[in-house]
Amino acid sequence: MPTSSRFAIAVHMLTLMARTDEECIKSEDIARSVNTNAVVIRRLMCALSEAELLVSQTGPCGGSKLARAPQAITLLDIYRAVEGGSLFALHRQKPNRHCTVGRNIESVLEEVQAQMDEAVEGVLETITLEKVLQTVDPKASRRKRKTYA
Amino acid sequence: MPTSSRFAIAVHMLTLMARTDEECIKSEDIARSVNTNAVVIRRLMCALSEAELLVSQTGPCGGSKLARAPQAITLLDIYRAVEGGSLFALHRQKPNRHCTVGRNIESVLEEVQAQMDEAVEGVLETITLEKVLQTVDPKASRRKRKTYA
DNA sequence: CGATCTGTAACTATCGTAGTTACAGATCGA
DNA sequence: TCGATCTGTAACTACGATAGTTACAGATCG
Repeated sequence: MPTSSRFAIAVHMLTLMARTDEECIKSEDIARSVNTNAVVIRRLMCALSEAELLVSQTGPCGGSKLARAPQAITLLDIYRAVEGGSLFALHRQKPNRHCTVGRNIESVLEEVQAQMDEAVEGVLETITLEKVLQTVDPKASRRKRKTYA
Repeated sequence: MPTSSRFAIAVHMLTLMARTDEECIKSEDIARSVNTNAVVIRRLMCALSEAELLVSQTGPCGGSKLARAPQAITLLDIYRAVEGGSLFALHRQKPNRHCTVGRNIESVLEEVQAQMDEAVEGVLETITLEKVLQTVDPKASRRKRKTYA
């Protein structure tokens, strides 16, 4: 599993958009809240856009907004969009094929990986962006409920 | 979460020891099966020794063996011994405190981390080293059962 | 047409992993 | 007691991933 803060930043970004739906937010503004460079934000915007979690627009009054309601976006959607691989790495060099353990250990570890991934995904798919916003900014969450109702 | 193969190698190491219990295995021999340098193995041996999963001995006829039966060692024990941190990283720079989202997002993400960790640990604690050996080398597993019986 | 955005390339700094050499210290057998 | 054989560990290197930065092309709107 990579040591990246992409997932954390992506959740942060989308939470900002969930708070001010319809209205586009500029990468500069997001960068200020996240406390990083705007290009880092735009790179993640690309990934999140490809996953159809947000839509972007160039030009003046451009920026990004959610592609769908925050109730319909789970943390699993976000995780998959920005964080590729598995939770731990297998051997770098292939183990020794002349050893029984070396020959068979990798497939066992792949099975373990699969079970771990499944467990994590089970957690992430139960948490929606709406729930995150509710915890982070309850007032904005209530305001928004009218919009989508 | 760091992109390390320590967990994979540690499971490999201990599986080798589970196969030939009582008898000590040298770091050189383990390194040959894992296909890496002996020092890498010894570094992990230290961590696994501190976690009381194996015991080492210096000198001729030295090496390492399991500290207890493979039925009594779970993958969670191994994971905790060699893989420190969490499954994803939070923000590097602290988010902007002047923004409501920036101020509150981290505690939400920490809660998510905790839930993910718990889910993964739930999986790992159900898999014993004995079960791994059984899959990797069923013959040795049957042979050993006599020893511990 | 010009201002304002995104999208993206290119470069850099930093860090974690692990591969390597080298050696101190423990231990055993002759 | 000496020498061979292990572990334990320090020190250094190589490599890859992350993300911070500058720069600019291209889209879009007034």
